[in-house]
Amino acid sequence: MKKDSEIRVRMAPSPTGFFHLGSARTALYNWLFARHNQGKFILRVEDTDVQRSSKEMIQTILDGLGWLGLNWDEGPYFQSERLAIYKKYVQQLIDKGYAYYCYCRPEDLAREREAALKNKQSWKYDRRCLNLTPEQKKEKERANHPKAVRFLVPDHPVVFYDLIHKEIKRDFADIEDFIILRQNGIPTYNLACAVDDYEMGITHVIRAVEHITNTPKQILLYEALNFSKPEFAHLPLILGEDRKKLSKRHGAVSLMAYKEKGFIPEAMVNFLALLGWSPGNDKEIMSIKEIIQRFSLKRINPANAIFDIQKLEWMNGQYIYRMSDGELLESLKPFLIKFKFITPAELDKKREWILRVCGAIKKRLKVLADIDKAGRYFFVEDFEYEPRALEKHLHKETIEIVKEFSRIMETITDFDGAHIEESLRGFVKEKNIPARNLIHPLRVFTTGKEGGPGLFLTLELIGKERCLKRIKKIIKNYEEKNG
RNA sequence: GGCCCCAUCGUCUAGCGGUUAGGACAUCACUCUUUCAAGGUGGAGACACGGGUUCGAUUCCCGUUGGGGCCGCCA
Repeated sequence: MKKDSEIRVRMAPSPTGFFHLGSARTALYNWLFARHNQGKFILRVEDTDVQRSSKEMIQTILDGLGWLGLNWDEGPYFQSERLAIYKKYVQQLIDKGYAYYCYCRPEDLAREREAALKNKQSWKYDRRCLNLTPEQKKEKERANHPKAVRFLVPDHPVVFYDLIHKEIKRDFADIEDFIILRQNGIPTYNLACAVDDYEMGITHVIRAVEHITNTPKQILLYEALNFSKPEFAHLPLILGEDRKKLSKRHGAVSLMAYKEKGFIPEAMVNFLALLGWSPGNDKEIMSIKEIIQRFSLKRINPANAIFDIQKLEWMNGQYIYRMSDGELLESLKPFLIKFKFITPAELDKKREWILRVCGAIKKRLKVLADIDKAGRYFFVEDFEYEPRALEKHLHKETIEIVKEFSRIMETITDFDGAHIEESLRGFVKEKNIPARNLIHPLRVFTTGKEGGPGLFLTLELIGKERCLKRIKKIIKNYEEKNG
């Protein structure tokens, strides 16, 4: 089933919060490592916190991985379904004297801990339950007192080699006898994680540095349980602009929020891959195949990285720009429908036309949702006229010129870019005015904007009737207001 | 308060003892263009500090400072 040399990694998210950029990158690096080494990528949901875990969060994890294309080879396993396995190992630890029952009340300990921290004192469990006399223990048992299980931390330092951070030491005095089994019979993170990583044959534990203080605890469990140890690699964190760990207050909560804004999954993957890792050359836009080929843990930068959305947007724009018109249309469809630019039924009928619109605005989109502002006027009539643009180009003189030219427009039978340009150039030559004096007002009258794709193509795509209607309407409005 | 991790332009990074410290985003010029964008060209912009080691440190070691993380019967 499992080859001895096979690389096996896992993504082990907890469904207590959104699947965000940080989790996504951890997943990506695990996935890249597995794919690079022809290994296995396993999905394991760490839902041992019953109160806070939810179906919704599990769904965001699945959605996020799916959106990024990070397919898994095994799982999803759910820790909540593996309780018997953990209990077996906990019992083993108790039997061998590596763990003991703790009858303390969580509230009492929490109070003590808070008080200590408030006084800037460090606090560690004092093993009071380990030191209970046999009589005291019997009494607790007789009273059916709730009990948790604590791991008895041995008095020798823990040293391990991290693939990114090199050697890491931790003194036993700095590790308290941590709980491995709660009063409710459900194991805690460290126990479940260590047991599962062993049981699932994980060869490389790749996770965020916030777990680096857990690793010595898990190593102690490995040793007590006589498990062979995996390799460890602790990834740097992704920080918000405030240099703090990414969290809800940084706006983009779920990874799926980026999908909704119109980021392309390929761009997201490319960007995330480069946030903390570099291929060693100057290439930034890379296909997933290329990233897999070049990926290595050795080239991960140990320093935390600040998330820069501007670079993500740039990269996304690059991906959009490099798409074919057909690909762009596919990606854009949900947005066109969401913004009510078009009905699903029209999508097919107007396909050729939409493809041309896609080609026209491709260079102008950073995220797909930009179509709302940048391309609205192609699709619907309720677009906005930019005040600045009107101020600049909506005047008596320009109106006269546009009026005159629109009469010529009406006579153009083949209303395409080339013909529009031809008649416009002829018109301005005859009038002896610079082309821009007509081009700019014309654009503003028909699109409400100062910028956009080439005017002649724009007019063609909007179509003769709609162009003339818009021109009439804006002029009428102006004249009503200004006598 | 304790422990741990980290340190090159504003941001992401290359560098693995000798480089005019390279690239990308952002920024600023110029250019192309009917406009905006995209593109092209160029500019400004960094080795946190102090000690060592060395003929020579951005690079190796130590310390300081700064930043981050953890200290839950959360993960």
